Amino acid sequence: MANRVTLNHIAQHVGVSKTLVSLVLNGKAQQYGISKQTCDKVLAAVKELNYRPNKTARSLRIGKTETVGLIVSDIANAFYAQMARMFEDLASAQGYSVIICSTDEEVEKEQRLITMLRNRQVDGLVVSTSQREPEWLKAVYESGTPLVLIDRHLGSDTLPAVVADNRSGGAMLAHHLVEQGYNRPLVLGLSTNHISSVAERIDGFMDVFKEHGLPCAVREVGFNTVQADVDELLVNLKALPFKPDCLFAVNNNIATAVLHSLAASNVKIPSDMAMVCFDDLPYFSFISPTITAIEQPIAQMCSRAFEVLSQLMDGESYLSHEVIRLPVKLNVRQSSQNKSK
Amino acid sequence: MANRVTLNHIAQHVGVSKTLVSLVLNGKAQQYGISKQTCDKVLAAVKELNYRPNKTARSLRIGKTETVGLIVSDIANAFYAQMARMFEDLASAQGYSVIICSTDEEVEKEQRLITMLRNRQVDGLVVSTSQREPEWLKAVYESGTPLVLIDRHLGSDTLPAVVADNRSGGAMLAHHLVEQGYNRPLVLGLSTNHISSVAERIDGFMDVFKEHGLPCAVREVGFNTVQADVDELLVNLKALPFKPDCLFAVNNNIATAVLHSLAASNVKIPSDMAMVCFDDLPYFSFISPTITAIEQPIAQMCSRAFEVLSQLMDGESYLSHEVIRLPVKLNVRQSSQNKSK
DNA sequence: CTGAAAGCGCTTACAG
DNA sequence: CTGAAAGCGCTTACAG
Repeated sequence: MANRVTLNHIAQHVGVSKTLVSLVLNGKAQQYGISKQTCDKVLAAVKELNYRPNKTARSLRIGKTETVGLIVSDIANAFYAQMARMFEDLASAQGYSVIICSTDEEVEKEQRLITMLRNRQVDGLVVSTSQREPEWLKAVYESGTPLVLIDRHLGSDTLPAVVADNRSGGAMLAHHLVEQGYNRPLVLGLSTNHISSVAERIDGFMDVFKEHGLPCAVREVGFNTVQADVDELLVNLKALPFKPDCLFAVNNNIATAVLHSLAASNVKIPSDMAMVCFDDLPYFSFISPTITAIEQPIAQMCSRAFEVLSQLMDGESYLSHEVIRLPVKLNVRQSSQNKSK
Repeated sequence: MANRVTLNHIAQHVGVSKTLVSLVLNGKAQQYGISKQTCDKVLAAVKELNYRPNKTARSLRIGKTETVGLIVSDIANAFYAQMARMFEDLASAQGYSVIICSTDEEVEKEQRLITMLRNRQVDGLVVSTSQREPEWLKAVYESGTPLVLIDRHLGSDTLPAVVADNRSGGAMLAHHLVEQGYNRPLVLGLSTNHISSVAERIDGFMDVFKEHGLPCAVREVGFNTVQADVDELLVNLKALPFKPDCLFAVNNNIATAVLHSLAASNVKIPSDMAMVCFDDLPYFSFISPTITAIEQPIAQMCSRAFEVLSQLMDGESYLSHEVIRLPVKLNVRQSSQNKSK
């Protein structure tokens, strides 16, 4: 209904075969030595009849849809929204469209979405997985679907993966806090703490405090109940036996919830409680106090991931299954100022 | 390569025709009175051979791709990221995937993307258009492609459109400022000020000040140079003949840039300069000062838009071409506190 | 209850 | 230089 004009119509209109029309439209006129004149007639008809090629038919024939899938936990999250934008630009520059899907950290949903995208014959998949084990995705990969993990990996020697150096980021924050004189951190992690990114941030962070012989507490907040869980944790802070002097929010959602919660209960940052987090947001740099944060190399993560995906889609086998880790950046700001001051 | 098992394989494996297999797989077994036994054998083979239907082939045959396109200026913008997420949920509940495209407010890019999506045979299109004139999109609509505008309209009696009541929002902010004793507002709009949403926000805002006989200045910032333009405007604020006592940022990007800029130049809100904006962001409610903002009904906009799109996709003609305007909410906060205080 | 056949709109050997 | 034919993997009248 939306597209009534087909190759056949334009072939008949010009009085040639659809082979010819197809050749011309795909820029193979030169190669097949089709006369300039014929080309022009075809092109004129295309314009006149307002012909638009049916990509579904083309896809079926050539076995490629020029579509890639991007799977994240939530496209509304600032980190993934940025990632989506950068990924879109990279993909569209190569003629690919991208279908974005949100999993809400649900493994079943993720698997359902991946299966759906494969049925749609996407040429490749970039996924920020919520799965713990590599098996399911490995089966997908080994059955021939180009696949690269982003943001989160499932161990070396399993699947191609491009992530931020989360462990180092966690460690950088911890070193900084120790330097500033803080010694009783509370880590606010996610209930989905098996996720490599979160786990590594926390590990890197805690290891540093351990090295210094300092205690370190960890609490978890639920993916769908971030604000409520953070509120509850922070309200009861003073009642805790362990009295933290600084907070580490493991991602931007938790950081925002923490700021919200501390503001509501009138806790002063950093004098009452210091705070640092993973993921940098624009507003961190100008609110009072400004917030110390780790900035992730989103652009590089996207380009490396797309690079690997392209290789895979070109049929090249990807041998090195070492996880690609990209360096992060520590932005020191007021929220973690020297404790004595 | 990714999908070697076809209907034919499983038909042969079971020893039936592919018609039968197709019927079973599409839940038409009952309808065609196919025996339970046959069904089971088919289903068993599907499982055993790990068959996944090729949706591209299906789409070509049935003339529907079960895909919709969502076109916005920038998916990384918090407003559109939220919209995308809500839209994804609505669409996927009905079996649709969504392809998201960013236009950067470029009309040519928008048109290119829409043509591309139509060639991909998307079943429908939701677009936050950057175009000034309805003609081009109207041609798309009238050629039979289900299309609904969102966030921005192109006039009544042109195309189905679902927008926020931007004019009222602008007026609400202005009334509030006037009540609080402010009388020399500076509006920070976009260079793409023909966009209905921005234009209406500004009109609604200015009309109120006009009614009160108060002056009102407007400056424009470029879509791709928001921070730089805002910085320049605000740095020279004191040099201006017109000395504003309050700022109206017409969207969330500009608001964030304004806050950044004011913080950098140590301007106190609201004592030195009050500020209000369109679009509410989570951090507005807890930074100091909290920021007065208009909250858009994103969820309702998405559901109304998807509702209309569904009607269109079902082939029902959509008669009323009145723009659907949804009410916005004013969240009064500290950034626009009574001037005398 | 089940199957043979046509056809969706393309692309691509193959033949001349 | 150009065309007839096959086929991508489905769905759907049509026939029995």
